[in-house]
Amino acid sequence: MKNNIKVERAIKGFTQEDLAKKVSVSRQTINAMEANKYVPSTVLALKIAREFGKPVEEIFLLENSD
Amino acid sequence: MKNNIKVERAIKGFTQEDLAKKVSVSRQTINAMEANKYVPSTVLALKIAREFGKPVEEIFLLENSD
DNA sequence: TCATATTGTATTATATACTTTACATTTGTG
DNA sequence: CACAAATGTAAAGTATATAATACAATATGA
Repeated sequence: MKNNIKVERAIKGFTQEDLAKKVSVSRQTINAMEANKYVPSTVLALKIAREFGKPVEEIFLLENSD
Repeated sequence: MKNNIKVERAIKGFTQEDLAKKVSVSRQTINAMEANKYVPSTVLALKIAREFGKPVEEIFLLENSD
């Protein structure tokens, strides 16, 4: 799975820590997601999508390998 | 987090096992999700939403406690 | 009613999401 | 350049998603 968190975060002008606080996780969690180190839970995906004002499907994208 | 998997599954006429195979997880995973025993990964949420032809946000709903 | 499909539930085990702490590297700004 | 902010990264620990197996309960259909 891919994600556009870094891009969306740049659009909003948030730092990793800003976003982390908004969605109540650690900054490392945001950083690791951007680095595709792991797949977030659905709760976290919903919160992030909500922060960016976009549907989950526009931020998190399935790949063939999924 | 709540989800409407059971309802959507009934609309489509899928058994738990049908859906499990379509999204490549065990039947127990579907059963446990319907029983709110745990929150799925975003990959699984995307696959389930895709099977039901609806956005993730219509099937998985954040609650105040999230 | 009998047989079968479907669902609920429990247990054990494994993989991985996420936290905390800490430090190094990069980037932006005076 | 110097300083601070932002980002990258790593290790150790905890919580939880998911699998596999098994069996009980419930529905469904002949």
